[in-house]
Amino acid sequence: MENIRAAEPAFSVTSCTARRVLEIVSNKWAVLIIFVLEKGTKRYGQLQRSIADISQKMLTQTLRQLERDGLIERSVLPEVPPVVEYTLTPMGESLIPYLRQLNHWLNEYYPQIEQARKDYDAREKFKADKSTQTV
Amino acid sequence: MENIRAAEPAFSVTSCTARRVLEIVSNKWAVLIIFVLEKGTKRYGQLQRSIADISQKMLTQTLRQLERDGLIERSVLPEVPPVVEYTLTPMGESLIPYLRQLNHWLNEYYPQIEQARKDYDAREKFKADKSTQTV
DNA sequence: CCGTATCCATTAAGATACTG
DNA sequence: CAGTATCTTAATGGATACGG
Repeated sequence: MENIRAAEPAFSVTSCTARRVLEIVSNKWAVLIIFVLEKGTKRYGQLQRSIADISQKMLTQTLRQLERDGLIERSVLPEVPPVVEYTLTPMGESLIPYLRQLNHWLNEYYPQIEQARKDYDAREKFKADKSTQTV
Repeated sequence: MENIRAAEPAFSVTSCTARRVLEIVSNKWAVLIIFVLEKGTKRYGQLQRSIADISQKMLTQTLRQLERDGLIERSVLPEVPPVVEYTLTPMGESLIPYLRQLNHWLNEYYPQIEQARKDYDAREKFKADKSTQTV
């Protein structure tokens, strides 16, 4: 009853750690926040202005999540009005090179990807035109 | 009127290429499919079985997307019943090392992340308990 | 200043049934 | 076999109002 997962096909990636890649990285806002915090400790308001189109809700939600995962540290300074600062933990910092490298890849290949998209769309349009042509 | 984006604060990451990281990598299924195709050309059904809990809809949708981006190639063999094969393009293959490295990072730090989560939840629970305690 | 809570619109995803 | 079409449900995100 407990090891149902063992019944999966040998070829499966279900239990594979690949899935873990996504838990953190697949969050759009999380990556952006990490990139901003790379430049140093930031306050809540600074983060909000840095990531222009993030809503308060998503900012708070993502910050909590990153804090929970131990990637950032949240410190409340005993002042009035309150000052809250966010900093990357060593673990958070250690992730940055990998994100940077991914980013490099994307910058390098982005033109090629855009071209591939154009080509694909042109082919699809051509097919669509041909199929309605005979009607 | 056109360069509204120029009015953004200098610190903003809005127009930053960081955002591109996410277009491809933030797709859970896309990454899994790429990892499966790394092992070689696969047919539609093989992919479906490999990624046990993917729905037909998501599989097809993600395959189309990856094909459109030029990361995989789709070839239909002229047979009955139809045989459709998917292969990584050179561009798709070139992405793998970066995904692998991210994966290594995650495997290395996953225990630490889980511990951080436990600690965080324990702290939160403690706070919650204290706040209801006085009632 | 730094949030939380609530409501609402949009989108993503899953289940199911059917086709060339 | 390899999909498409449709329907329903779940998740995401934004706007607004209020609280410590």
